[in-house]
Amino acid sequence: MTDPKTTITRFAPSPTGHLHIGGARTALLCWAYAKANGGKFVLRIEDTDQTRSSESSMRGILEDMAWLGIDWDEGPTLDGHPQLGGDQRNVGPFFQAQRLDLYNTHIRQLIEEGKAYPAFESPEELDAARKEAIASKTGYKYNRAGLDVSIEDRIARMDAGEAHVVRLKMPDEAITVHDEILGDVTVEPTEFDDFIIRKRDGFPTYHLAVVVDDALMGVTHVLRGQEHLINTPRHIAIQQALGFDTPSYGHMPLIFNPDGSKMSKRDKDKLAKKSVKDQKVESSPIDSVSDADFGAWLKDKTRQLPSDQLIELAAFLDISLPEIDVEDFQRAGYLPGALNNYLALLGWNPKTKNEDGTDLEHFDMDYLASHYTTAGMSKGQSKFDRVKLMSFNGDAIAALTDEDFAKSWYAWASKYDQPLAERFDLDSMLMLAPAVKTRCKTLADGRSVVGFALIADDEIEYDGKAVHKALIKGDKKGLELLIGFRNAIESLTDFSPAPIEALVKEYAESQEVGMGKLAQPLRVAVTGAAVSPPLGQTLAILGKASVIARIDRCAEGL
RNA sequence: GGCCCCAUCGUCUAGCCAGGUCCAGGACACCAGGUUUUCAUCCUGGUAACGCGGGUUCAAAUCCCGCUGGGGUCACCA
Repeated sequence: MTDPKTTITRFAPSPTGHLHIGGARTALLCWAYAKANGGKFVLRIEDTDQTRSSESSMRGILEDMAWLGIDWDEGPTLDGHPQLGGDQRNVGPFFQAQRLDLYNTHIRQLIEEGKAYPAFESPEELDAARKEAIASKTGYKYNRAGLDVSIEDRIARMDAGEAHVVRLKMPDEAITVHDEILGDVTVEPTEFDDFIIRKRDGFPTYHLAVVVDDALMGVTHVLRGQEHLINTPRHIAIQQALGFDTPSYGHMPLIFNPDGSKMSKRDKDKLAKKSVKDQKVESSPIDSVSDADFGAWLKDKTRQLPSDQLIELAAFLDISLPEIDVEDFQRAGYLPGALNNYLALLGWNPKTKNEDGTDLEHFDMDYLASHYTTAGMSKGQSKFDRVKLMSFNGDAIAALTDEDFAKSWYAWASKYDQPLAERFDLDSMLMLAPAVKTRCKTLADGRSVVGFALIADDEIEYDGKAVHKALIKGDKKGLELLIGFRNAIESLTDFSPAPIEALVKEYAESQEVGMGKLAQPLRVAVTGAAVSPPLGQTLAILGKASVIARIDRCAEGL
């Protein structure tokens, strides 16, 4: 008989910052696992660390997940996304800080059954013991020495209000984790110690909270990063002590930078600090600071500013930092579909062939939600290859319809590039779409493709080499064609890409020259450079008046 | 350092569990050619890997052992 129990997975971030890209992959795969098995995906906020948790981080994480399209069936609700969150089975609340009674009930039960006990060593005492262990190059373990003090005494002291922690009495048998990805992993009892399940401040530790919540929320499958593998025997010990079922576990390989370093926020902070401090700027971009003082000003800021403001300063100075958080990728112009696709493929292979026999690599959320299985997970760590991600993103952009591209581009610009959104409205972007789509890997790249239109007509800087090649070389034949075309274009009434292209072609034929002979002088005259999108879009986006003004200005200078 | 996990092109990976069809397939990147009014796209072709050493076997990328290398963990963080 098959177990009719619904598959329940969960993602349980702690709200101590933005959603990290590694966390996003965990969330994505948990989501996919639940969907592929017709189950539910639960979002829970692990805010038991009172000093580091914040409301704004929590919101940020929820918004990042919503942007990625990872929707949760149960969990906190997010304004403006009525379909997200809720508590269909009445298993909430979904904030650990609101579940203290639940944890305490279970902790009390463990103590009364003799499976856990209050302990009274001070943090200083334990630190000293830990330092000693490190000095002697052995692993630190809590010494259960005082356990002969009767449990009744301990409970009495605890109930009298003495400061204490609660520790779980670990079993003296080996514990085996049956991991869906790694296989069986057995840890010997000699590796265990009586770890803390409730802190001095009355909050449970992660270990206790996660076990109680997963059990009470009916979580059947836990997918998480491999850094948790070593915690799992502890969790199993708590489950056994409490009489809970052990869910199925799968520990996913970790993701690293190409150089093998950790992909951590800390590294971004460090790099921001260093880059800002070492930034060489000829002239100060800040009015109140003189050019000469700018270097010292930066050094000073590096010392004073917290990391998030340093990152803002780096952005202001045009220093590019590696994308680490989901929000960084959004800002950099990635599409959620491409990011999800790449993320899912990092460490997972769908083991499906395309029609031509090559491996399937491009798939969407629907595919993931119906095909994901831990069987395709690799065991080894992998490196995050931004170049390949960018290629995926370029493919995803190219695959968008013109309408969808324009919408995405406009939405992105409205959020991250105001000047661009002011220069081009949605219709302009729609017109540019066919030209821009194949020329950018990210939405942010779009700016450079149409950069020529962002400059005033009389501020175009001409590339000398391009001008010479297209307009001057060969008895100024190029210039002559350009001027002739300028006159032809004045009478064009519909100044949109197709008629413009047609006119260019027609005029070139009438002058008995190849397209290139006319196109390059024209391109250089209106953009200043030998490279631009096709002439139809290039001229149309400028508008007739601007095109003529640019041609005239260019011709005058020759 | 103890314990635990891992190891195929530069990178992500297929193949490994059920050894031969693998002088190892795909993707990104790179190189060369083609299409194209420039650029980009697109198309064709190419370079490039089983970490090392032992076994087992008629036969090993595939099974076993050791070494080396990478990673995780050793908190009153999660």
